[in-house]
Amino acid sequence: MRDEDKPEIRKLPLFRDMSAENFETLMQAAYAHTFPAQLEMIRQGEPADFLHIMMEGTVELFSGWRGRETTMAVVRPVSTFILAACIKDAPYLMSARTVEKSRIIMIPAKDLRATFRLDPEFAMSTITELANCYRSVVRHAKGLKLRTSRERVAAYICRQSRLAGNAASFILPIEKRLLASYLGMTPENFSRAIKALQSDGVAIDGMRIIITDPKALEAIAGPDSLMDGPDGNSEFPGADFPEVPWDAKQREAM
Amino acid sequence: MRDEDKPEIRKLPLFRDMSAENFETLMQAAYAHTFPAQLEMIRQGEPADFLHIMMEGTVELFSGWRGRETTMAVVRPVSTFILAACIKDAPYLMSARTVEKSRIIMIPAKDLRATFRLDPEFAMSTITELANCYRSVVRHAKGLKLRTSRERVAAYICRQSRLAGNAASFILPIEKRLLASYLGMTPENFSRAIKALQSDGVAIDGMRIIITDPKALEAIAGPDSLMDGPDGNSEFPGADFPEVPWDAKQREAM
DNA sequence: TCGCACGGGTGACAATTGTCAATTCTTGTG
DNA sequence: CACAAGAATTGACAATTGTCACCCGTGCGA
Repeated sequence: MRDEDKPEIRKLPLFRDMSAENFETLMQAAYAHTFPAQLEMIRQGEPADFLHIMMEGTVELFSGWRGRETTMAVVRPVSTFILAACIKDAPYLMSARTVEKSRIIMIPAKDLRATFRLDPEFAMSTITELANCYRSVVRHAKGLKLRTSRERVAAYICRQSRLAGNAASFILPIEKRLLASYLGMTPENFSRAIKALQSDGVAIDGMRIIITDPKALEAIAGPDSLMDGPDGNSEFPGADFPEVPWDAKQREAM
Repeated sequence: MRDEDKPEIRKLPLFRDMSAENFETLMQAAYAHTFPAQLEMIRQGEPADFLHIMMEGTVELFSGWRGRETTMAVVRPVSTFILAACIKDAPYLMSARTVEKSRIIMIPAKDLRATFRLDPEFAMSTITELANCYRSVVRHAKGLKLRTSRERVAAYICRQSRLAGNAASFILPIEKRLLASYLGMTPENFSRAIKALQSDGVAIDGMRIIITDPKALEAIAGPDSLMDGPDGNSEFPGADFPEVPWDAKQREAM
């Protein structure tokens, strides 16, 4: 792996507080790999051998069952994924494929497990990270069970707008079909849901969303900190189920 | 709290490996409380001050939004819940109410947080516990997104049967309306789903489920270790017979 | 003992969501 | 630049799921 990656990784909440020595050891054991687009790099059910760190690109976490498939999360740099499976030394519950060419750093799970046994600070960070992940999925599940598809779309738009600094307009960070799947609906239904929201303060132009009437939108979305975050003291939504983050690409697009 | 509770608690994976001394200290800080049935003991959004340990009774974890409500889990003894919220010192994401009269032991969250800072074994147990919780909710979310309501009911019946030692017959551990809500459907829909399964190897008599044709049932349920567990190396005592909790892990944390 | 509240079941109907097919739009590539 | 492949949209239709109204039966308390 590149030396210039280390400071980036070190900034992650998971690695921020551990000793410099242990961090170095972990980094020694790690190696980087660049995957082309559309490659299924992790297959659900296989043993979890590596903690993955996204450095560049985009990865989709998804699950399949009987020919059906659903997007569980989309991961953007810089963040980690599949921490829980590594800890448990258990099979992956989700598959992962690159959406675009991606550079990923992989830390052997056994080194990971050895490290939080000997570095209490790292153990603490891991606890916090897992608690964040857990709460993140609980939020997702709440959304699926308590909101209709139209409300989920509205709430997603509210969240993204907030992440963009309460912007009245932003660019969807990923393909609509992925977003639809993540939100638990078909692409067709997603398309119709957005169209239906045009009478409630949302306009859409290609990948750009424009909020024309925030009040009306919120009346539909009913944004709720217990479902939409943010979580009090976390400035990071957690590794395994991130909201698609605001990134540089979007800033340029404004 | 009663002295005879301690050995029970000590058997939990979360408390099994910590030092006797630290365990005692935690227990000193704890106190027990008995709640009557139908009492909302935790309200979502409030600060998480206590880790709860179920000693006797039944508690429902649920979430509400805009007048709608959904059951997220049902907790049976002996187990803990709302670990994640305590760790993060963040608001509860779920509410809790007693289904029946329940005796619950409460450990102040600050004592908890102090303890895994000074007991590495406890920190390790917490990590494992959180990873289990996380994977449990991910499974739940996968079920909601990948299976139809009928399939969820069928899969639930398969799981319970397995937990009961592959019994051909078992008693539903909780009211059907709670089960329906947990599985993400209305009571009416649940009732119809079970009825529809009668042509696929399931008979029902009041609260008793009888599997008349396991093959046919599995053809519908498509049981999958990545959604229905068990998790590879878990030796959790969730397999004890008649009063099987309906979801062995899931309950932890919030 | 009588109600009566409540869980549970059922039918009719409505709303939501998914499926299929056709078309347009976008994007990447030769 | 043109073309091909795949994403997005749309309409018609089907399946699933929810809602409402009503019924039955049980269990608990006045």
